[in-house]
Amino acid sequence: MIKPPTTLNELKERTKQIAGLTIGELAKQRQVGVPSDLKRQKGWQGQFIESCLGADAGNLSEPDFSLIGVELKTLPIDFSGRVLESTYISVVNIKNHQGLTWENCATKHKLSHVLWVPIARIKDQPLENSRIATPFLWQPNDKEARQLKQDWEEVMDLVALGQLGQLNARMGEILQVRPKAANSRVLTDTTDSEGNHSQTLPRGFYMRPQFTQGLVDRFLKR
DNA sequence: AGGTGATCATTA
DNA sequence: TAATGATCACCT
Repeated sequence: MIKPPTTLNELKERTKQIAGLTIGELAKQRQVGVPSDLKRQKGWQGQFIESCLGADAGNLSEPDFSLIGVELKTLPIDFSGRVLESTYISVVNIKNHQGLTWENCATKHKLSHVLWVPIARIKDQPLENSRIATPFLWQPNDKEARQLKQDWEEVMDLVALGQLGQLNARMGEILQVRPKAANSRVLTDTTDSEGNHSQTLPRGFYMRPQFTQGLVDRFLKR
């Protein structure tokens, strides 16, 4: 295991060590095997990069690098720099949302400082040929911070009212809400608009690809 | 059961 | 083909 970085500079130095490498090259350095694709191990790549950089938050709802409050997100792109997927951020607290505010929620904490690690891949090519692009740190500017707050509050207002049926993926400029579960039969407890106990599909906050595309364009300057 | 890491696969 | 809805693996 790699020790968690204690300073931002330490983290930056580590990202320089992996920038430009293919997944295969980095895996060889670390002496780990690479799955042929991500069909059955969708999170492998993200967890591999976490282990290489010393992320230590495990599955806690807090930033990956706990000592410096930085969240790590790998970002799948193609070799022309186009973002290929949305980015999962956090669970939507469908229960235990009382007292939850934008200021004290995990979603805001995670997004307050993010290390984006873009990884370029070619569809149907072996995963080991994917190449780590230049990682970059991002913090929301004022406009982005306002929009994130608004997106989050719009969703959580519906949750607080028990209007789960109103939730859909079209809401939100930056963040959207989509299912987050092992499958569509998974249910979590909730309270409906009339105060009755009910169950619903667990949801997560995801960052729209259009937004992360903007970040890539800004920081990688195509 | 419900978090973490996400991508897959079908729909519109 | 972009976007939505569904799904996979691992961890505590």
